[in-house]
Amino acid sequence: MTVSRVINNTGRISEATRQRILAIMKEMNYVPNAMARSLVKQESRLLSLLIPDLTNPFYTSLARGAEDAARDLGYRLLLGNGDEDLAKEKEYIETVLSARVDGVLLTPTGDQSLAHLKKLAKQRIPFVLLDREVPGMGSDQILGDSREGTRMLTDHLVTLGHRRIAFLGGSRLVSTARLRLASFEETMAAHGLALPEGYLIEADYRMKEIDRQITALLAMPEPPTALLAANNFLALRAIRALRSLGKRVPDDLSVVCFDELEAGFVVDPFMTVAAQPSYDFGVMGIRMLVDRIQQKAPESWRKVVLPPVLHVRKSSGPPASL
Amino acid sequence: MTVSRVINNTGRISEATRQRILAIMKEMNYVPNAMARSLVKQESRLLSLLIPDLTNPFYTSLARGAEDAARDLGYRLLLGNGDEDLAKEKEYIETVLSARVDGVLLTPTGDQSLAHLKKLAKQRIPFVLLDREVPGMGSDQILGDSREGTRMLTDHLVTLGHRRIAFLGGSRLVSTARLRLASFEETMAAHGLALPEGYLIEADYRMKEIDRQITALLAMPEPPTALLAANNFLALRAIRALRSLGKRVPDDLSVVCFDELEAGFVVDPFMTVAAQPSYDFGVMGIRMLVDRIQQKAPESWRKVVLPPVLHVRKSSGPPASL
DNA sequence: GTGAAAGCGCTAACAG
DNA sequence: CTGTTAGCGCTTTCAC
Repeated sequence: MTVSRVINNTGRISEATRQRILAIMKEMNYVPNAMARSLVKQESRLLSLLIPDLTNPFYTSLARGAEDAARDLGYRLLLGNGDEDLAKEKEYIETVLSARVDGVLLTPTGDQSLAHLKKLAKQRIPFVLLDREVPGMGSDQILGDSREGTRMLTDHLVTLGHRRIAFLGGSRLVSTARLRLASFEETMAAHGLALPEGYLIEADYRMKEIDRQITALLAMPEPPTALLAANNFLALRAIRALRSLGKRVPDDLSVVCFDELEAGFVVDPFMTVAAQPSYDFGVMGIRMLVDRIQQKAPESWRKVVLPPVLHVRKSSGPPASL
Repeated sequence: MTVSRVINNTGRISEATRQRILAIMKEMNYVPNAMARSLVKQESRLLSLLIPDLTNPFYTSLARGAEDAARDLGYRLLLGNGDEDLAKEKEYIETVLSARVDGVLLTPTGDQSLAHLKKLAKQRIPFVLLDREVPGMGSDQILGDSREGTRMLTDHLVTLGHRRIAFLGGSRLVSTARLRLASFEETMAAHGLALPEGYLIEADYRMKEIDRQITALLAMPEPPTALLAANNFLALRAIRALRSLGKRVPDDLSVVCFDELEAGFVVDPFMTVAAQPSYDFGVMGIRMLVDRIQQKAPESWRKVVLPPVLHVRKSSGPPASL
């Protein structure tokens, strides 16, 4: 049909027929069928963003960045929520695969996401990894600086006078959790500070054990005066546990963490954090992805590292003994 | 192809060929093309959820409910963020129209969304309205109880001893904002309490004016001792404004609001609220939508009203004069 | 400038 | 039980 030509503004059409077609389209409420078009063009102009937790402000802010960037570049964005659940992630990957999206932006659940990513790679769907790396999988990525952020937080506590600092980490199956733990150990060593047995906690998947772990920590002969949590929700759970044990933050124990918490929708932000530029994660991720799709990217994988910023707030103070 | 039959598990196939096909599929990493299938089946098994603010916990919680319900019913869910922006909403509606989703779940930006909804109706795409009504548009809907919630909050303040209560409302182009204002006026009247000129504030679209409006409120000869905000972010902005004016909450002024705030990711929830069952909004919305799609619903529109729950916390207390 | 023919990957309906 | 034909709504490609 000539109709197609007017819709796509392509080829030569006389203004007369052009107007006539436009009029008829309006009259019959014509809406082009994107699926039929994608089928023949072999491109959908559809991108997919998979985040691991829709309720975590870090990821919603990231999603807004991705959305804005996608719109700017003329792509639509499908949002998906993996829920930190490998099975849901798998399901979602299968969905986007059969939906024939042009590219995928995702924060993988963890190292075990490797299998899912391989599927994407095998179907030649371009993807960009956000925030977390997956060993064994080359790809474009946007990462935070876990080493630097952890160092900032640790230094902050040391500067306040803390010497006994414990670490509450996430699963070792997640790259950021590993890096933050390693950096914490390094930084403590650089300050000549000891890391007693029991100061290094690895939270289990659903954080079920945290209350017990915190209780054990405080029952030590030399309990810590500060706690560094590897992410925002971990810190939150820790503080709840501390409160239920009658401990006050920061009076009895300082708590600091990675990732912003509360700043957007709270009267009075409480937590001292190493904040990451979450919105930019989304924007840059989409740009990198679209570059790759449109083959404007170099052959080799690209990697961008976004630095964190320390926000000192009320959850950290000098140790009680000072 | 016989292939189609094994994929869809339909018709009679010998186990031998069945296995052979499965093997070949695996070998060549076959992934069915959902678009091609939708094209012929005239259904996509795709639902779309449009929320007005991705960063508002009310809507993210709602989205999780919708997601879970959609998965249960065998549908995929595309998330969209309208950003309280009529233009983005329009864009999104066009997108889902051309993507040929089977149904749409949405919280309209406001009364002006009517035009967008009419487009959906004209294309015979079933949709369910969440949280906000749109005058002139019949449809299935899941609503909160704005009257009851406002009454609860007002009664709470009156019981604490407040007599001078101001109201910070949202745009009158949004049904919930209108209802909450009306219910506030009614309830105050029922208590025999006066509503001086200036006690009723309508926040503008982007809340730019709030600081000035709050300043004016406090400069009145008889300033209020309590403030009822029509939603969570409005309350937040108000409290920020109050703080910058050196006022303390609840010591100098009590503040309460509609919608949950902070409870999920904060150490110590502060705000007294009339919380709505946001997750259930999503679940019930999807169920209602799927019923409609599968024509299990009655011809007439259905409407479900979900009651709010009062959570008394720290942002409200007796008036200073007591 | 405009129309006709072919085909994207799939499934419905019918043959064999 | 399995293969064939046709067509979903669109965009090529190539005639006119």
